[in-house]
Amino acid sequence: MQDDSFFQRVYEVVVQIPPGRVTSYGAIARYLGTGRSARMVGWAMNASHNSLMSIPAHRVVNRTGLLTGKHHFGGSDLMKQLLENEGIKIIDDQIVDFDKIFWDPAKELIL
DNA sequence: TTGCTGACCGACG
DNA sequence: CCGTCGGCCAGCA
Repeated sequence: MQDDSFFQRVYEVVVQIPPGRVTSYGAIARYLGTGRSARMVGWAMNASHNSLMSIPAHRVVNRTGLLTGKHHFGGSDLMKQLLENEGIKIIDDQIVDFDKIFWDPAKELIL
């Protein structure tokens, strides 16, 4: 398995996101060490379907808490519905109390 | 091999 | 306040 790929690295972090919580691409990127390359995290999400594991990409949003990637969930409000299903309130694709439900891998997750 | 793209972030004017 | 630009790096044609 040598899935040491950058993607797999991201997946391992994303799958560890607790339900009802969300994180940002930058937070994951920084945790991985890529730092400023937050784009790579988003790119990894795009390829998440390529992974054998189920990636809750709906729990990953940009730093503003805006569902930027909802368009990739089928073009529907699926992403919004999934988050609401976990108790997260969303208004106009914007997560409510984003700071409170924000989950930082660099702080919460410790390896 | 080179070049373009991309679900971002932070700085600058 | 808001619009714009650069950076960063991995995958793909």
